[in-house]
Amino acid sequence: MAYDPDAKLSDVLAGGYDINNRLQALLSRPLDSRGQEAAMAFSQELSRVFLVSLSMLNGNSVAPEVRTGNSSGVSTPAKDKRARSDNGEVVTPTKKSREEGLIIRKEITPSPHTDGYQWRKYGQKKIQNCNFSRYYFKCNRHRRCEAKKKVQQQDGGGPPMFDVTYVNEHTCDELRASDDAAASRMASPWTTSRHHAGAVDTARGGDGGGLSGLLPHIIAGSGGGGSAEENEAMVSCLATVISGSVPPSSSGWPPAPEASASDPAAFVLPGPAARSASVDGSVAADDGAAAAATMMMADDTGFSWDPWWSMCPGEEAARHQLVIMNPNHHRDDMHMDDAGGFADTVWPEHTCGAWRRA
DNA sequence: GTCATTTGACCCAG
DNA sequence: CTGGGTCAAATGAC
Repeated sequence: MAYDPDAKLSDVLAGGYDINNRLQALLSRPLDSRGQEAAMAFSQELSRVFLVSLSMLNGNSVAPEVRTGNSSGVSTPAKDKRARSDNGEVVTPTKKSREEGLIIRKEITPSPHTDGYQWRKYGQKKIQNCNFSRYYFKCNRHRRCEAKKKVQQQDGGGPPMFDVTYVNEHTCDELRASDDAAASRMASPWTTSRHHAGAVDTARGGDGGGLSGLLPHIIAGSGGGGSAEENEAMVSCLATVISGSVPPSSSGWPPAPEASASDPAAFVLPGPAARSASVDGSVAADDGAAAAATMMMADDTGFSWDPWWSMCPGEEAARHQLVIMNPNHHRDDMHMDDAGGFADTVWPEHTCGAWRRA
């Protein structure tokens, strides 16, 4: 869906209203897989409408760039290697960036995790004049893939938005293809190597599977990102926002508590299991005053929940997204935000399995 | 034992 | 010298 830069805000919102109506019609009946994909496409269009509207309200005539096109989340880097600014403008790479790697693009997104790739966090640093730490990630789909991204939560009120900077192109697909070819030469076709099993497994989250091929037929310009489970969760979430009610939790997914938070580090890898902390209270119990440093919301679980995801009660209830601000953990250099705490996050399990740290 | 995350330290450009 | 980016040992979960 292309937006005319001269369009009025009312036109954009009217378009969003129309999309919402179509989505409601879609959600009024049981969804098969195609219906879910269509609903996902609608939800993404709604996200775009929101971002465009916000941009227009802020006086920008150019819509912020959001995830579009292919399901990988990276906008055809091979065709256009110029980096773009937060508003989609072309960015001239700095000398350092030219030497260290090519900035593929920058974007602003409310969901820095859903770009279709699997990322391993390798650094976190407090940035001057920013309320939030910057997070550094490397692609985890292949140990030799050089793609990286930086995630920086924007200051200011309202729903958290994240500046995401992608550096270097993904080579994981090629690397995995070549590795698979090598593996197939080594093993009989009747054996399933761990590597291959991992590749199959991650393909769901890797590029959304067949979704990328289907979506263009649903809405031109819309793309699917993330796994089918993520898509379903987003549809559920969106339905909740639209209807103002909590959808039934019997959708069958996700099956287990897992992570997320406004902390972008907690967004990276959707998966079945939590890692570093649990919802049994072990982390929260470490600091009774944990929530004091940041605006949090409490629910009947006894935990404080990030307000951004409180917009999405259905998904929140299902996924048990958790962030705990702990002001007792102090560092001089890194990992402290200005609120006086840092986020202890629950991290989901990596699903790839086949590829470990570089 | 393995592996992902955390985090103190280091490197380097400006 | 400062700040951003990265490395790698330590840590903890599984």
